[in-house]
Formats: sequence, C-alpha cells, structure tokens
Amino acid sequence: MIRAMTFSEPASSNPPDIAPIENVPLRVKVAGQLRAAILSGRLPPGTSLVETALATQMNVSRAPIREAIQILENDGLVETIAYKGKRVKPLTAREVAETYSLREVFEIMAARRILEAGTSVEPLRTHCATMTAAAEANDFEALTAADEAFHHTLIALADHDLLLASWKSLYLRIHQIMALRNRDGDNLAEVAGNHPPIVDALEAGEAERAIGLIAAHTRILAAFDPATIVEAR
Amino acid sequence: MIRAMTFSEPASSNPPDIAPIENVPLRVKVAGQLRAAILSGRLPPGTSLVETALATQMNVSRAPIREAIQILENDGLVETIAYKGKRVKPLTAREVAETYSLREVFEIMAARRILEAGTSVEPLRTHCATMTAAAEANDFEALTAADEAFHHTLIALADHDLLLASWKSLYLRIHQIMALRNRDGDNLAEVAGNHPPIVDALEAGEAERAIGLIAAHTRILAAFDPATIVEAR
DNA sequence: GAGGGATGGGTTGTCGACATTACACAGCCG
DNA sequence: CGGCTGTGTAATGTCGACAACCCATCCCTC
Repeated sequence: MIRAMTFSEPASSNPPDIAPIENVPLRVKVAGQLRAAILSGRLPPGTSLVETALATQMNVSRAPIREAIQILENDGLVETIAYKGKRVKPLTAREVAETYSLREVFEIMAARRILEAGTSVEPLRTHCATMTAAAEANDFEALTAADEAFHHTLIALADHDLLLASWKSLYLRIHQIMALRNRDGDNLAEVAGNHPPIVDALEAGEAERAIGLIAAHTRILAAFDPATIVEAR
Repeated sequence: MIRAMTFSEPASSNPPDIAPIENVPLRVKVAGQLRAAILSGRLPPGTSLVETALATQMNVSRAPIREAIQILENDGLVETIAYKGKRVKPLTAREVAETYSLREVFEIMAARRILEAGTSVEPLRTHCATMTAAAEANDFEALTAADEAFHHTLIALADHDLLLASWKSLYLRIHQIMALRNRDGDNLAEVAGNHPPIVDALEAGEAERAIGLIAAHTRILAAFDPATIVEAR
C-alpha cells in the first residue's frame, strides 16, 4: 500500500515502464534496511550495532553506516554511548506506556483541530472499509496497514505539519512494539470495529464522545502483557 | 545556575579543586557552538552552512561538522537538501504557530498528569519568585531563564520522560523564535505575573482553570508581529 | 539571435587509514 | 590473598583525499 507511490514527481509525458534511476544517498538505504530490521523485530532491543561489522556486511564504508545510525537515533530507535557502542534502544514497560499516552494526546489534539476547522472526515471511511475487509479475511498484515493508514489520515486531516511529523516519529516505536508483542489475544474484528464509531462521532461534531472513543481505543492497544517486552540493560 | 553540578559522580574522597578533564566528542562541542549561534539569532534562518568553511573556521575536519549538523537537524534547527547544501531552517509564521500550539498541548498534558498523580507543585513557587524579582529588576535575560526553568519544571513534574524529551526539543525552537522576535512590546511584570495563578490552580486541584490559564499564557506568547519572522525561501 | 549541450566551480557523499578511548585480563606488589 | 597497575584488544572518534553530483555559465550550432 506504499508501493503504488514509489515515484512521485516526474511522470507527465514520459515513456512508462522506465523507472527513474535510484539516486538516494547510501546512508538512506542503509538506514532503511536497519530500520526495517528493527521494526520487524529482526534486530531486537538491546542488540549492539557495530559499525565495522555492518560496514563489511553491507559492503560500504563506515561513514554511511555512522550517518544511518544517527538517523535511526533521531527516530528514537537506537541509542549511542560515547566511545562504547551503539545499540537498539531497549524498550521498557514505562517507555511503552509513555509512547501510547503521548499518542493518545496527539490523536485527541488532531480530533479537536478537525472539529474546530470543520474538516470533512470522509477520507477515513475508506480505511474503515479496508480494515473491516481485512478483519473478515483474517489478514493481520492488511489490518495493521489499514489501521496505520487510518490514524495517519486522522492526523493529516488536522493540517498540522509539526504534529504529523511528531506522530510519525512516535508511530515508528509503536511499529516496533507491535512487532515484539504477542498477538495471541488479538481480536481482529474488534479492532476493526473500534474505528467507525470514532468517525461517526467526528462527523456528528461530538467532541467529547470522539475524544473518549479515541482514548479508549489507544488504551486498549497499550494494555498487553508487559512480559513480552525485553527488559532494559 | 548550571555551573554548580559540572562534575557529578566521582567526588567521594578525592582532592578537591581538580576538575575532570573534558572528554566530550568534537561533534558535541561543534553542535553546541552552532546551536548557541542559531538560538541566539547569530545564524539567522536561511543561513547556509558549508561544511568545508565551518571545518577550516573551527579547525576540525569535516566529519565532526557533518555529525554536528545532523544533530542540529534532529533538533529541528537545520535542514539538508541532498547534494545542494544545508541551511538553518527557515521559520515560517505557520511553523511558529504550530510550535506554540503543540507546546500548549504538552503543557496541558503535563498539568493533567500532575493533577491525576497528586504531585506537589511546590517547586514551581521558587521559579515564580525568581521571575518576579527579575521583572522588578527589569532583567530580561534572567526573566527568560526563570521562565524556561518554570516550564521545564512543570513538564518534569509530570514524570513522563518522553514528554519531557519532546518538550525540550520543541523548546529549542521557541528559544530561537524568542531571539528573533521584537521585544519592544514586552511587559516583564505581566509575564512574571501570569505564572503564580497557574500554580494556584494546580495546587487547588482545579484542572479546568489551570488548563485555561496555561492555554491563555501560551497564546499570549504566540501572538506577536509575524513580520519579525524571516520568510522561507 | 536563440536553443541545447558541454564545462567549470563548489558542495555534499563516500572511502580507507589513523588516533583515542574504554573495558578486560593478566601480572605484580603489599 | 587482595588490590593496584600495566597491557592488549576492540570499538568509536577523527582525519584527509577522492568521487559524485547539482547548478550556473559559456560556447557552439542552427
């Protein structure tokens, strides 16, 4: 669901099927690979990242590796201890709780702004439908993707670039958390069903109800077995 | 007011007066200098940062400069355009508004958490006193410092590391904005006087009043002549 | 005279090598 | 036997040089 917009600006009247040559800096590719590995749980929290090892492994010099790791540091996924090493940031139960509580505040802020500006929330309906379909098909991946798209759209509708950027950064960690947690107790239909009422409340202009639903939704997600989180240090 | 805790852990039974030798990486020093220059307005928004020039000027190689600039990028103070250059991030009126509105949300969140946890807000009194004294002495610098200390303490009392980190990052830009704005219309006594009522409301447990006061306070700060902001591009 | 392609300057991107630091282990002295 | 000291190793920190790239300008062709 991201693939469709791989190339964005040129297009116009060029022969199709000819993809623009890639020209992204190495650090971005490296950061992308590492980020994917971390978010998928392939590099669990606490894993130490050794520049030289990564450099030889990925067949590039240390400079792009260093910069990529610094990018991930800005994403909040990696931490550096000077002259000692770099490692995937450990996830404590406290951090998980803080992440979700901040997310709740962000989404409530978005809802308030949408209501104040009178923005149409119609775009959210599409994602609700996608989620319902995914839940019926028992497709966890698709449901997760549609869920992210829903919340991303919600924040984007608030028309607040800084909020959107902050939310994106926060959601990276939520990605990571979701990859690490135990999915056994998940009820896909319930997750999908939680969203339409939020859209309804927003459309009806009922601020308090919308906020309550969003808060409840976030807190359900935040409540899970803390034992599935790797302890720090 | 920071100097007092320069050395922290060792102490115990060592001969005094012997300060630990500095051992911070060059990138940190460089980042510190550049950040100070940006926040003070010495490097106004739009200024392009050329690595080679900075390297020769500061007598270090380009590597620490690059990493320092990336740190500032994470702070949101600098932006990079691939293969073109790096420059101090331009400040648009919209960004300023978004920054203050997000700050408002952060402080309200902090207030809510303080009230829910029943945390004592007594530490805020000290800063109120400092601000009042600074206002009477017509000392703008001291007032600004005490104001920051007040809000920093407010956020810290919420006992939410992620919130505190987000607030700090946000406040960097507020620093920059304050350095660039026109101070002519400022009424020091009024600024100082705005804070004690907030503490009173928090102490009385009156959530709605405290939130209203905080929102009003933030919006007063956000309202200033947009012409003092350097336009983007 | 106008359009298109080459060219030059300046910047960031990448590389490999060297310097510095921290930790761990072994060895020595009390 | 205990604690301090010296050394080795592996990591990050820093450096200087080269390569890739974008932009502006100029020249050449039509």
